[in-house]
Amino acid sequence: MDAKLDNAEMENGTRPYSQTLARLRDAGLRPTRQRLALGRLLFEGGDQHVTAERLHEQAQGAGVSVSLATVYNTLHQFTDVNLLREVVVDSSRTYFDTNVSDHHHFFHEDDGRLMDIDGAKIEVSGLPEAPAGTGVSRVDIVIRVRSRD
Amino acid sequence: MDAKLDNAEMENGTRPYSQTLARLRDAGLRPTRQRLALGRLLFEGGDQHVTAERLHEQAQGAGVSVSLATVYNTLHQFTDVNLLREVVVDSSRTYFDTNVSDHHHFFHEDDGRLMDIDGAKIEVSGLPEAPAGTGVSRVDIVIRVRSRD
DNA sequence: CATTCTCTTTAGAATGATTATAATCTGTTG
DNA sequence: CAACAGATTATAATCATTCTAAAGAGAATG
Repeated sequence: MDAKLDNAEMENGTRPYSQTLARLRDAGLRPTRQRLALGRLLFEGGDQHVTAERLHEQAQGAGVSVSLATVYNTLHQFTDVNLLREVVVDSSRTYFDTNVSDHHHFFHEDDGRLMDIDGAKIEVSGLPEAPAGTGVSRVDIVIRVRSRD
Repeated sequence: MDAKLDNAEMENGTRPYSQTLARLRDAGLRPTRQRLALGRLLFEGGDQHVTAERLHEQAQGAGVSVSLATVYNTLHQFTDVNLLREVVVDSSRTYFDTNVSDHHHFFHEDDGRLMDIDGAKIEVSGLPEAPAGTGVSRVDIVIRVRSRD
């Protein structure tokens, strides 16, 4: 056994729960079976953009039994503690983004797919001041594209 | 009577229907009583951001009887012919903007109000190319603000 | 490790915006 | 002014999301 192995991997034979577990702990969220399962699906699969419905399906597909209500609750709680970010691009669905760093999006209007655009590479100039008495909570740039056939 | 008066104002005693009438004609939309009334409310009151519900109320308030279904239909038809623009900032409501020129928005997260930002004054650099096979249909910038108490 | 307390989960009902349906009405054209 | 295509409307239907209140499960304690 290599000493470099994660603690989590040494404790039992399962995959690294620890990363997600630690995130939940740090965020002050009680690591329940459901939150761990959803967290693993979300955070251990690279950056992704999910809807509640899709995450629910993913969970079912992975053999995890979680109610849709819990999926909604969890997505919102994760968003509240900054583990997820809500992306508003379509008035009929809410997307949640596992990438919470500064970035923007391409939105494919034909199929609803989202792609990240690194925020560090973008520069916006000429923005007016926020209205008196208000502070900017976020600047969102959405580039809507459609396939040209 | 001044020769500079609008044709519309000379034809009868009513307010300038003509402007809205012309817009409908140009767009190829049959100028029905309902579309004229909604068009007047929308286009003759300066730039505004409305929801279907609000426009419906405005119509009632103005003594115009229009069903909510027609308000929805009309808003979408107007959007299709570029008399309106849909603004996606809130996943629970759809806003329609009477300003269809190049511009962006402040979105007040506390009360849902929108304010236009002239697009000519803004410069965005560093945007990556649109994904292969796609063309950009629009770039939307939303600055989310909240009042700081 | 049993108790207890609080936080979670959940099935199912409720909500609310939006869309579909199908009958009725109204511009427009000949 | 007849007749048809397009428009309006009341109403039902959808669909994502939220609410409810009841049952379940972590965590701290003795």
